[in-house]
Amino acid sequence: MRQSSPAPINQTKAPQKRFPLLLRSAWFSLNQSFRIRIKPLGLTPDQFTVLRWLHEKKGECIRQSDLAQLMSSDNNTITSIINRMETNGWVKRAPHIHDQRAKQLIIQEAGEALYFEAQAFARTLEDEIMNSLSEAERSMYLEFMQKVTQACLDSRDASRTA
Amino acid sequence: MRQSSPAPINQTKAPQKRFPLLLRSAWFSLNQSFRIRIKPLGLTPDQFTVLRWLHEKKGECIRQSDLAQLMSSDNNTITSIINRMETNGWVKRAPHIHDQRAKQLIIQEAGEALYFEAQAFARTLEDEIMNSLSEAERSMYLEFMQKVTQACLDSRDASRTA
DNA sequence: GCGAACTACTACGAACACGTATCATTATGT
DNA sequence: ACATAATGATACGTGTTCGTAGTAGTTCGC
Repeated sequence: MRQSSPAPINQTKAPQKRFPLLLRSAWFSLNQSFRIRIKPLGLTPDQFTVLRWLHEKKGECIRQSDLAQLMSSDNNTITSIINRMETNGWVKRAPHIHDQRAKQLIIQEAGEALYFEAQAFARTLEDEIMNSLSEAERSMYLEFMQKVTQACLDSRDASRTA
Repeated sequence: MRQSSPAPINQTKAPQKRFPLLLRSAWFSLNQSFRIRIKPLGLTPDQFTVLRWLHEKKGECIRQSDLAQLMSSDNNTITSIINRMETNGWVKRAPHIHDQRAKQLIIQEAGEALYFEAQAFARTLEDEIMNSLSEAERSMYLEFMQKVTQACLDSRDASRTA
């Protein structure tokens, strides 16, 4: 990265290298890429994420609020997504075993079949992206990313309770 | 599809360390944190991003489609956001100099004042997050993040034209 | 028990993301 | 010059995000 004109302030950090902008661009473009690829399946990226977690946690009596936690989302959003997915017959709401307020979410046959189809696209995409880094870089990057993500989560929780 | 008891596949990568999940969590929680903090200003994170770019590119005759490009967004979304911001008197639409189809966006006094207020929150937040890494780690992280982001953008563009 | 605080979910509304269609204008090929 | 394609913006509809408020069920202190 070469030096250029004297420009006092905006030069200290190149705009494109600032973390929030990079994070925004990375997330939006990754999400868009995935949406386009799985569109033929009639599935959205968020719905895929729901299926992913319900598949991974199958048999664990997952509440809607658990799913919200896992997806860094909130209960309102989950309610809305699950409404559509239940209509499509991909997931089912059932009473929670111990808590009468809660509803456990159960992935249905159709949902799981769809999940496996979409998972192939997800893996291909993830590999594509990760191949932009060498093996050593990737390992460091994921480690750093994990720390940064935790810092973001901590910041959010601090802002909520403040 | 095999029986899931010995868990042969999901063990190779801890779920939380996979890139798409980390990216999702990081983006959502950072965005939520920022939204909560600037809420007293009556501004949303996306509106802040609009103000940021219009401030940085002031005097450059920015079209709505240019802004969509800068924000990894699209023309529809920009139209909607600018409608609200124009109503608030933060930005103004004016005819483009060379292209009669296009409208250039101009940041207004009120918008710029608001931008400076929000920018303080943005900087504090960014520093908070980046402090989770050492100086050396941060430098590497941003470099890797830039590569990864570019790979995401490339993947999206490839998916669009495919 | 009883009631206050808390939790899980839902309803409703505003803001945002994005696909498709439409209109006006510009660029291109011949 | 003319027809065609491409582009900038918008309208409209669906899906997602999230705040606020409200209901039903739970937990805890008394």
